[in-house]
This record gives sequence, structure tokens and C-alpha cells, in this order.
Amino acid sequence: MRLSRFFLPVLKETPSDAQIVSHQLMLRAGMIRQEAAGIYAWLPLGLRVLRKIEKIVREEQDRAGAVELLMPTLQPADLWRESGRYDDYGKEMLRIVDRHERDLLYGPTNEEMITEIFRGYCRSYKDLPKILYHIQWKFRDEIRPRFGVMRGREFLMKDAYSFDLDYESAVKAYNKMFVAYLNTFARMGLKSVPMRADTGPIGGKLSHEFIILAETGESEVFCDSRLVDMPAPGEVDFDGDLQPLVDQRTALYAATEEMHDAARFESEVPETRRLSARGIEVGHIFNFGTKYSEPMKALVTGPDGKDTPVHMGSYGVGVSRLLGAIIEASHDENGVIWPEAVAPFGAGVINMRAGDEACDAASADVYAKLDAAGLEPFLDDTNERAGAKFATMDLIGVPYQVVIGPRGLKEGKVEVKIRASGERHELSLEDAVNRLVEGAFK
RNA sequence: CGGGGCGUAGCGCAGCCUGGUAGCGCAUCUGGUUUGGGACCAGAGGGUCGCAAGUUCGAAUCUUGCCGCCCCGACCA
Repeated sequence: MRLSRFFLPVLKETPSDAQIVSHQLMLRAGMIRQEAAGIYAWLPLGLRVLRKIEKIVREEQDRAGAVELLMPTLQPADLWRESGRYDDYGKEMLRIVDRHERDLLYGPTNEEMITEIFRGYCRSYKDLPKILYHIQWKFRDEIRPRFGVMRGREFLMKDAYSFDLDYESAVKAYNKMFVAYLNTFARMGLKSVPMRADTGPIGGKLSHEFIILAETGESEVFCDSRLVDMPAPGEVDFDGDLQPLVDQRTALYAATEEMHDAARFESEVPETRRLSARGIEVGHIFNFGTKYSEPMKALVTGPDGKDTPVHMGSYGVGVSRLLGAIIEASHDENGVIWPEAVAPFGAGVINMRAGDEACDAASADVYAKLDAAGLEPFLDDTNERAGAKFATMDLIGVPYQVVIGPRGLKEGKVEVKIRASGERHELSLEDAVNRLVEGAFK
């Protein structure tokens, strides 16, 4: 992508209504634009990152054996009357009446609808187990939206739902998502900590929140510090026994404020490892048994010929919130520092003197080679001054910058700057390209 | 929903108390000089001061109502 063709409305000054750094940087880098309280338009740069995050979430869901589908944002109220949640959910649910006076709602979540879909087709225990998911926009009419995409009213969420014959089998699905989540967040450069959580209005007994530690987090959390640096499981056999991997983590103390037990914390965790911090919830998994399948009559016939309600679980990831969480975890005074896996562009190319024949030619050459190698380069081919170009490239957080100017070019050199460390390397044009393509700077 | 604050040009703000020609910085446009860390000079455009009603000869400024946004608390991916 060339900057001259792109749509990148960067702001020099920080808009006054943004309080936390991720919100400020998302506005300044031209990633989002607020259209109403808690409702944002995704500008091209923000959308690119959102898609990267979505892709990682999708790949890890698929790897864990979940199957993607897509449900509508609008749902009939009757479905929610079946589960009893039409009345329970309260004002957070946006209720809509259509021209025929039919009650609809903009889905805040999809347990009812997925249960309806499941019961429409699956009658036998032989259809089980199943995990279905989608990545879709949700609306919750929050009392107080805040912090940009961290607590928006409209937000992108991955929600998965599992269906099993019994509790034991449902725990296996739960464990799959548990492990998949650890891998998902790790791929985005985040250290996530699974914590015992309250099940809230969704109901059920087994539940964990996945928390990213950050000063600006909304929840207070307490955990054994060993959990924070425990590496993600990585390659695992999702059909194998995941219980040891889960136990290894759940054995260590970790709880959010509402589940915190100070006495237990102090007795189980040695003082040096007691970590109390703030965190951002980026994922939440639940097992809720037959809470929906029973009232909604999602029954399967078991091997014994008897009908039983399926055991279900639901598993959410705040996809749009993750942008905020990643920025909170990775930025400096100059802007965002994207982990490579989610960076909107793989490498930036700064043409220091657009219009200069040699600079134009060298920039085009580097750009073409990086592009051919699949690095998704971003070329600043504008007439801005050097300082402005550096500032913009730093702000939008591109992991590597190739600086091509007349000064270096005289000696056949370009400069590669690593955004995260600030390190610079003077290299020949070929070396710069080759080493970027090889990933030599990682 | 309770408490607090704000709404003036695309962005950041001043002006309001004490009513009388709507201003500054950045951004934008034109011309020129510049060009390795957010340039300089000269000129130009852009605002029914959130909306409505009231008070007044006269309202950005005072009063009332409404709307929107932000912050603090109880809830949530």
C-alpha cells in the first residue's frame, strides 16, 4: 500500500475525550472514528488490524475443532422468551420492533439462536460432540461505554458454543477452548492469564476469564506470578487429553475481584509470587450444562434410547477489544508497537525524497520485493518532511521501517529501523530486503 | 441509574463571570523558499458559538427546557 493512495487521517493532537492510551492512539493513528457513544467506524488502518486478529482467532478455533458459521445480528424475541432471558436481560438488550409490530432484538450474544439451530438438526448422540462458532458484531446497550473499543456498545466478538452428551464430554470441549485461547492470545504477543470467574447471568458452574495484565484494566485481579510467564501450550493434539495442560494452570491461584479469596490467596501463594494487578478481560469461557437446552428442548437420543438435553458451553473472545488490549500492552510515547502477527503492515518503506529519481527507484524496488515476499509493505511516497514521515510511521506502529534517502543511497545504503527497540541498521538495499524477508530482525 | 464536567472552524483551545465587529495554535488551499526526526515566509478559505424557547434595543455570553459527549461509582466480551 502506498500512503498517497491510502486513507490515513492521523491526528497530531490527542482528542480530549480519550482517556486511556489505547483509545488515544487508535484515534491519533486514524484507526477508528466515534459515531456515537460506544459506537465506532473502523477506518482502513484499524480494519486491517481487526482482520489480522480475527484471522488468528479463526485459525485457532479451527485448529481446536470448532466449525464456523454465521448467525444474524437481529434475532426474534420469541427465541429469548423460550429461554426466559427476554425479560431477564434487561436494558442492556437493544429491542427493536419491525413494521409488522414483531419484537426483534439486536443480539448481545447467541446462546438461544445456536440452540435453536442445533435442535433443528441434531437428534442423536451420534451427532455429538460439536463446537460451532461465529465472529460477529454484537450490541449491548452498556450503561456507560468508555475507553474506546475496550467497552463499546457495538463490538466484534467470537462466540463459540459446544454441544455434548454429558458433563464429562462437555469438559473436554471446555478444555479445548481453554487451550485454544491460551494459544490465540500468545500468537498476538499477549500474556493471558486464565482466572476463575463468576458465571454471571449466563449461568453454570465452570468458568474462566482470560485476562491480559495492564494498568488500565477494568478489573482487579489476583494471581500467582508463575502463571503470567507460563508459555502457551502451542502445538497440541486437540483430540488427546488436555486435562493436564488445564490443570497445570488452574492449580495455581488466579481470581478476579469478585471471586477473590484473600485467605486462600495468602495460604496458597508464597508472598514473593503474590501478584495483585489490574487486567483486561479478553476472553470468557463457560460451561452451563443444560441451562438452555432444557427449556428450549434441545434433546438428543442417547445410546440407551432415552432423550436427554445436551450439555452446552459458550466461549467468547472480544475481538475488537483485543486491539485496545494489545495497544495497552505494546506502545511507547511515539505510538503503537504492533506485534508482527497483528501489524497492519509488515514493513514500512520511507522514501525520504519523493520526486528524487534515485530515491523513487530504490523505494519502488524495495517495495516490490517486500510485496512479492508477502510482507505487506507500506510505502510513504508523500512529500512530507522527514520528521513527519518518521512520526507517522512510528505512530501507526509498523514493526520495521526501511529508510531510503539520498544521503545513504550515495553509498548504496538504506537504513532499517526496528520499531520496538529503536535499533537501526545501515545495510545495502539487497541486504535490507533479504534480511527482512528472512525475518532476521525478529 | 446516581454524582460531576463539557458542547465555540476538521483537531486542540480562549472568549462567557462583567451582553455590543467571534479569536488563537495546528490542519487545509495558493505562491515561494526548504527537505535525515512533526519547516519557514507571504496570502486565502472555513463557524446560524449543540438545539429550542425566553429576557433584552442587542445573546457565544444571562434564564429555562431538550439533545449529545466525557469522567467517577454499581454491571459486562
